[in-house]
Amino acid sequence: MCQTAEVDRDLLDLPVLFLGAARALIDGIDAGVRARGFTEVRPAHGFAFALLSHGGATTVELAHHLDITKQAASQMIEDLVGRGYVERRPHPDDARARLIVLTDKGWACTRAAEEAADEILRPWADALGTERLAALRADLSRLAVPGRLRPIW
Amino acid sequence: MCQTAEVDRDLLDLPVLFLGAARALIDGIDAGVRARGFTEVRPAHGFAFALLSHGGATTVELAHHLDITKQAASQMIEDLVGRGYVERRPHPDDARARLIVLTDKGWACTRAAEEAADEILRPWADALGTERLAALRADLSRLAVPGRLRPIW
DNA sequence: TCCAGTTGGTCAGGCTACTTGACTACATAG
DNA sequence: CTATGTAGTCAAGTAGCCTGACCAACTGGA
Repeated sequence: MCQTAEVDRDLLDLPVLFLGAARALIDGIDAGVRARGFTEVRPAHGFAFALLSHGGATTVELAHHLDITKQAASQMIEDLVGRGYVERRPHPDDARARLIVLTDKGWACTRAAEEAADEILRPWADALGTERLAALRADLSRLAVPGRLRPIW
Repeated sequence: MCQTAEVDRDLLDLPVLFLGAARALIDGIDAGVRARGFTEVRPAHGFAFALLSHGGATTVELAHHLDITKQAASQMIEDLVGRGYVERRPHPDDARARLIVLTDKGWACTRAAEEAADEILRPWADALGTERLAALRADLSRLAVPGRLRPIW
């Protein structure tokens, strides 16, 4: 069976469309989070919170999740500790490691982000119809996209 | 008529999926471009080339396209001129402005990026089916995403 | 035709989120 | 007990962006 000889020319703007969609969502959520009073957090912090909301994580786990060095992750954590969004606890299994967990403020910020995401996505659902948006999500998740998050360039 | 009360919980990972898809495409294209011998260019340059490939542009037009300041655009152009990807020409209509155009090397790099994009998208087309991928593209383009490109954060 | 305000571009300096490299403390395998 | 590996921090450097100041050229109105 012969594979597709060439990808349809129209598809070449997919990178732009994906980047635009990602930016629209992330910027919108960021704006919503700021509007809810959390003016010190960047979008990257949101992706960090998403990891930490599942029982906490270590510095290196966060670094891996965000695809940055452990030093950079350590700096981000230091910053977030200073602003009261997370705290360092001794790790139950490893005296070298520390378990980074969300504080109440961190949880509040995470909930604000979810509300904001909901707000941004509603017009998308209205524009496309819920079933098409769900289909889009299903297709995306089938593309086996790597789970690591990182700024684009 | 009552709008959707709440967005489906599953949809909340759309930001991650979009960002992942954008990253997968952009990283893949970047790797393909490097593999073809253009090791000095960043993904942002690709988006610059995409604009310049339509008859050239001025510094401020490029700045607007990339959503950066004109100073940053000027620095990028200076860098690309030094590496031989673009050149500055006097602007036909405005003595203040300069028309930035691709050199032969710039065009070669642009073609390499298109080949790389094709290469990356083919497995996607195979995984989803061409009609489904085309539908996905159509949906995305209906979302009226802003045309300005920029790093994510 | 002149002048005021606008616009295209550069120069200079600064900021910030990252990087690499070196190091300590603790863990784990032999 | 020792050798190697891993979690985290400290220190210094860097790349790509920013703001502010400036000059030259365009534009519109009196």
